[in-house]
Amino acid sequence: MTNKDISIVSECSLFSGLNDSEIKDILDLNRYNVKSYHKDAILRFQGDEYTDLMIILDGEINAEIHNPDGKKITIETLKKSDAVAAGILFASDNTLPVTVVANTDIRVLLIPKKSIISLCQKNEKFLLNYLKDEGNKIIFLAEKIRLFKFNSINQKIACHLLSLSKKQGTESIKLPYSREQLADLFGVARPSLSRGFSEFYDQGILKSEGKIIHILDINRIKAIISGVE
Amino acid sequence: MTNKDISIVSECSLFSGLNDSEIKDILDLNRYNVKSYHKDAILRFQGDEYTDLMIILDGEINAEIHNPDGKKITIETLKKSDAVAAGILFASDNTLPVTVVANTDIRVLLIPKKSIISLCQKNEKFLLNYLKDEGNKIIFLAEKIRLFKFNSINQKIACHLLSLSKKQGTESIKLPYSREQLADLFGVARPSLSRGFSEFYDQGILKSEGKIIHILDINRIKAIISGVE
DNA sequence: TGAATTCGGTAACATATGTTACAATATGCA
DNA sequence: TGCATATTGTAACATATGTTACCGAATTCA
Repeated sequence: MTNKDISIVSECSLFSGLNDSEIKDILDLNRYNVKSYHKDAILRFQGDEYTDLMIILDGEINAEIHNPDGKKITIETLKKSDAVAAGILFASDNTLPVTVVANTDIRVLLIPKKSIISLCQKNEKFLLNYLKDEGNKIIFLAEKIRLFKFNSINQKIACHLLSLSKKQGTESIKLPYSREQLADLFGVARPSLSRGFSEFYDQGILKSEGKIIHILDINRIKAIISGVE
Repeated sequence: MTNKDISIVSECSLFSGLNDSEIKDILDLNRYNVKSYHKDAILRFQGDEYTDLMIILDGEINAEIHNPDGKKITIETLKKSDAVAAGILFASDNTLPVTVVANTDIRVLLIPKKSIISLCQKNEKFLLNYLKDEGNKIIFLAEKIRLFKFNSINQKIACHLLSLSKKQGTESIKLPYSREQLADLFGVARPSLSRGFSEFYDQGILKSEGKIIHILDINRIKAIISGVE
């Protein structure tokens, strides 16, 4: 395990509060594994048993729910230093509820469940981090359900753009996802998403310029989110 | 805390593996509170800070997601011995993602977060139970998302009846929920649910007889679930 | 640079579900 | 028991979203 990898792991929320040498000691004491996969590889299928905690060292992965006839929704995108499905490791039935797909070429660290359990027992910080991480995931999923059930496509677009605008600190936003990825993330059909954007263009709320989306009327964006129109 | 209450708590998954006297000791050492509410009382609003772990001593509660215009979906129904929103206690932002409503007159035990943390630190079994519980909740919510996005109303009905039929060990099922409750649980409109049932009656798949639903053709129920028709 | 491939917009149409309103039962209460 | 209330079924209609297919633009790659 290189120092660079150690420092990637130290950025993982599960290890927050632990310094690099503590992490090095922990990893040295426990068995671990590093694996690489190419873009589009399926790392784990929904239904697979999840036996080793996976932490992303490099690249990006998607957690997706697939249905038998090929439709999918992306539950979340995880990147360098993120832990994958940490909660599942301790569930009664540790079978993955999602399919894990490589978005790019990736490298992951695998730590066996046993090591994680002993780590929990030996290191209180790690343990509290773990509990926090699971709690956060629960809230994330509950929000996801709210979004899926209560928001129209246009509200999802508005919501997404507003949060990106805040994050990027500008009303001229660079969209980090393609339309297709965004449709999967929203759990809607791509043409339906396109229709939504077009309506916003027509109404003068948004303007598209290459890869950039300009918010022309942020108040109407906010109004749409709160369901006023 | 009466012995009866202790034995209710001992049925709670978080305390599994601990015997009654251990639980008594734990509770004696820590501060706790017992509160009663009437049917339909709102115990906590979505957005409220969640500071004390709530365990149901008697009665039944719903965890619901509400939207501004009065629509709601029931995420889950919890009953005697269940812990409420255990995961949220440790999340970064311990704000409830659901509204907690009393389905019946209820009595709940409240244990402050601090006590839970120290309990986690002192009692390894409790801790692993806690991790397991959170993991299970994550899987539960992921399944919920799958159900919401990928199953038609009729598939939801078929799914629900099949699982009840297994649980009750008969193909003449007593529905534990009213149609309205069921609609909330499925996150659909009540007339839409009724329409679904009617279609099944018309097709000779189900027969309704008072409070009982008879499954007349379980193979077609299974076929509907797997999307064959 | 040019060909191949992917991506995105659009339109016509299909469909599932929501909405509203009302009538028929069932249920609970006085 | 009978009245008031809640529950359920039903029908007509509205609407959001999905589906399919096609075309043009952008991107990639040789």
